[in-house]
Amino acid sequence: MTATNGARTPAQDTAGTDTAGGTDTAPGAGTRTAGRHDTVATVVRQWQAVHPELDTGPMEVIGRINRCAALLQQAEDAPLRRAELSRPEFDLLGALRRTGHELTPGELARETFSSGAAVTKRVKQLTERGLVERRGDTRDRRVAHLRLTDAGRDLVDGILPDQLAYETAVLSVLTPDGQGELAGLLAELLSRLEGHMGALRA
Amino acid sequence: MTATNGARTPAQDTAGTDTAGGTDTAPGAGTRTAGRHDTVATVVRQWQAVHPELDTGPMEVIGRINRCAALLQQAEDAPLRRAELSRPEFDLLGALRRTGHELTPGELARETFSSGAAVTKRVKQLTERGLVERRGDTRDRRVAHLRLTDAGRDLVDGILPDQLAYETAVLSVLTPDGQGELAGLLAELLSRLEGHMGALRA
DNA sequence: AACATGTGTTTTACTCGTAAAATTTCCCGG
DNA sequence: CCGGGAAATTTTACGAGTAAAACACATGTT
Repeated sequence: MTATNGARTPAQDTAGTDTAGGTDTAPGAGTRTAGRHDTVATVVRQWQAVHPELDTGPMEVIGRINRCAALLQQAEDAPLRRAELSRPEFDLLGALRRTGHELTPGELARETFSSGAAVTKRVKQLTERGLVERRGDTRDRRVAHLRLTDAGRDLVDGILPDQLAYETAVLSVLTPDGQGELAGLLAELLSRLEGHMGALRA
Repeated sequence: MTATNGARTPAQDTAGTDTAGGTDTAPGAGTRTAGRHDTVATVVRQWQAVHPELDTGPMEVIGRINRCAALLQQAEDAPLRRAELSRPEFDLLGALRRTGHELTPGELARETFSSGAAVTKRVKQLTERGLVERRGDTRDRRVAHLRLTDAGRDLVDGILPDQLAYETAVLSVLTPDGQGELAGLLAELLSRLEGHMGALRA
């Protein structure tokens, strides 16, 4: 995190030339690798200069995750924009496609990690665009069942390969081994976070 | 768009989390680690069932980065909320604190990876709260120089240790070695992304 | 000096997400 | 059968970010 700097949205960076000098050996833990500098390393160095007593180790991980996410999202959005879809919209359609069956708004919210209200709005728009259809439950009239229309399915199926190709291209800056290691470490972090997350409330 | 790494069949590269076959984990002989599954593994499995011909490798990395970022942000926000600060606000204050000198709105926008308009709004609010001060440039009357007030500096310095402690706790689900490896891989990815990013425009 | 052009910042109009309240419907005990 | 909850979803009010236009000022040119 960090408030350090962060990683927010639009990064049309010019990546100024940033002079960075030193090695980015991490505190706390063995760092491996690569001589290159990223913006997070610079930020961490700045913080260390101001507060040398603090362990900035977590920033090296969390700051980078956030920054990567921001940069990647921007990249990922490119293929979607061609279809006039936002990422959250595509996530919604994707959830319907990949599960293969109808979903209720509530399930859709859980599946896409968004609020129910957000789902309501998105479904409304996607329905108007003819990509999603709704059907009321016969037993319980509170719930609705949502499914893709043929057009919706075709749209998802058309976009997905582009999306994956784009992601593949972006990730090709890492070796396949590197990608595998990274995926593995993130899986471990994620699975534990998803498990223990409720426990932390500071 | 070269699929340089395209030949990655989802076999064993993520250390056991992505077994496409059974619904249950088959951790057993993993080289490292935890057989747990994360939500991303489930999603990838669903996609593979629907589109077996696609290489879902990139999802394992990018999906997890995004999901981790989302979870971590939620966690990270906890210490900030106590100070009634949003993450982007803290990023702005942090940028002023860590650079040590005044910044113009434009520099601040670049530093925090946000739009100029967003910076304008945040500065306005933070100024009203007495955390930031502005001063006009004497030479060029278009530009403003922004700096932290004493209260602003104290606030940042008060929050930062909590923030780092919180992050440390969250990351403690990984071993120090794991954290180091992860930081290294992300640094490599990030540095290359930040370098080559401009080149990709699909 | 006057103008065209460019740069730094703010404003405007609009979209999207959220939290909290409202709505509709179900279910259960009495 | 009736009322009190609880559950699923939608509505409302609002905050925050964005893109594009508007401003304000500076600078180079002729």
